[in-house]
Amino acid sequence: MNILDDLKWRGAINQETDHDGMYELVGKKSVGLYVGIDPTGDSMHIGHLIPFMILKRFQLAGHHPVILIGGGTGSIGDPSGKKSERVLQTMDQVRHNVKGLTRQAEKLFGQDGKFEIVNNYDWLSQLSLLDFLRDYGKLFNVNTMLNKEIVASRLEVGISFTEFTYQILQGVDFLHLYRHNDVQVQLGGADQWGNITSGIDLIHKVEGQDAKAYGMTIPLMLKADGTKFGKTAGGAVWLDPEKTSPYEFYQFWINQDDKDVVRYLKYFTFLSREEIDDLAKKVETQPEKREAQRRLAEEVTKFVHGQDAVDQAEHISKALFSGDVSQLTTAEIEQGFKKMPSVEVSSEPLDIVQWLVDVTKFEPSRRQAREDINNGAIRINGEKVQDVDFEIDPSKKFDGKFVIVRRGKKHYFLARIK
RNA sequence: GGAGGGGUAGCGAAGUCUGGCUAAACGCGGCGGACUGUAAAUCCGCUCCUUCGGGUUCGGUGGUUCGAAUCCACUCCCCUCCA
Repeated sequence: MNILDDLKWRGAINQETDHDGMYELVGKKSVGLYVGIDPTGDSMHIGHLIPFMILKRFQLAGHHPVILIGGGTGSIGDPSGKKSERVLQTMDQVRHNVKGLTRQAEKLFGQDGKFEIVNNYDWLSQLSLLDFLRDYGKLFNVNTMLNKEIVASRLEVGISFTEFTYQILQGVDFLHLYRHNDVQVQLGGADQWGNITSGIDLIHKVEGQDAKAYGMTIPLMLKADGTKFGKTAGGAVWLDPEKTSPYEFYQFWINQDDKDVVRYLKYFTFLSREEIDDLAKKVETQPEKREAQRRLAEEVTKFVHGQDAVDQAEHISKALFSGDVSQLTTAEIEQGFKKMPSVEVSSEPLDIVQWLVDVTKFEPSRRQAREDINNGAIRINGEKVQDVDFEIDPSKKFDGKFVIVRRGKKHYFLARIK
């Protein structure tokens, strides 16, 4: 099967510059493809995963991916999807971010064959202003540039010359990779269409109309309720385990809505069509089992963090949602409670109300603390406590290192013992 | 500068004329519980503090009164209109 057929089935294709041309090309030989990301942060989040999943599929199909990290363009700022001019980052910041992103990209693409990571700073920084204007500026028509949606939408509020020029730089990137890295296809998010076509136009002008260069964009990912994908109450879901622990990452996926989960399975996993159809059927017939969500969480967590992380996330999930936290290891507690409120307290045994209100501040007032205890809402280290005079002795569990408080079904608090 | 309207609990909003029955209706949000699929919807309870005696609240200060969110004076802030 041609990979484009598979991608179509997975709902991964938005626009293509030349469907038939690309179909033929990827069907008959191994092709170089690239996706660019700008180093606006030192870690990718799951939004970045969207084009990378596609790139990865090409890699698995025997093509070779090139990941372009925009150390050069990132110092300029892509106007796409932005309502106003960006604040420039310092070069130090850009370098720091490039390093972080490179490490992550290596992890995702490292195991399955040929791939490259390039930084456009390497060639863009060598370009003198006069070379730039003579070699490339001449080939870009300002009228065409103004008509690109990303620029047109900014004309009212204003756009600097710097950001206006961005599309030329991205075009130069594509040409550079076409010439030096054997790249013929650029992939990107739906907002990258204008930048991608800039590159193809440039290649055609420089290399001739017959030059085989193609572009493809990926649909904007939205949730079934129309809101943005990938945002949680705690902000973005990062690939960096320090920013979003593998447990939280796993939880993000397992919590997806029935209405979205099949779409995500197609998109974010490498499961076969048969397996996905089967899971889709289960969403219909046995939604309460949430097998699809479980599988999604497992697959994506495995892809990003590895099988060990999946096992740990599952173990932590089981403990936290059953309420039986007693067999968690210290490391698992650290991970599972990363985003939960925590405080450092002394090891002194104390009555529960005082401890919850005065020492840990987990409860705002004695009144509230008593109410919750009487309602049976409070668990200490997994055990329900309904006695208002209960004494908390931190030395009893977890080697005296932690006291885990749970209020209601899913509010956990962690007290670290000094 | 002139004329009006307003500031009440996390938010919105009643209560003010006709002072006490008002720790202050109601809605939202938040929290707990039931149900459930770590879902949605629904239902129930709680939602100023408390040593459970009581204490402190209605922009601020002072006053009238046995008693003030409610009446009076001054003051600060916000909004609308006119100049």
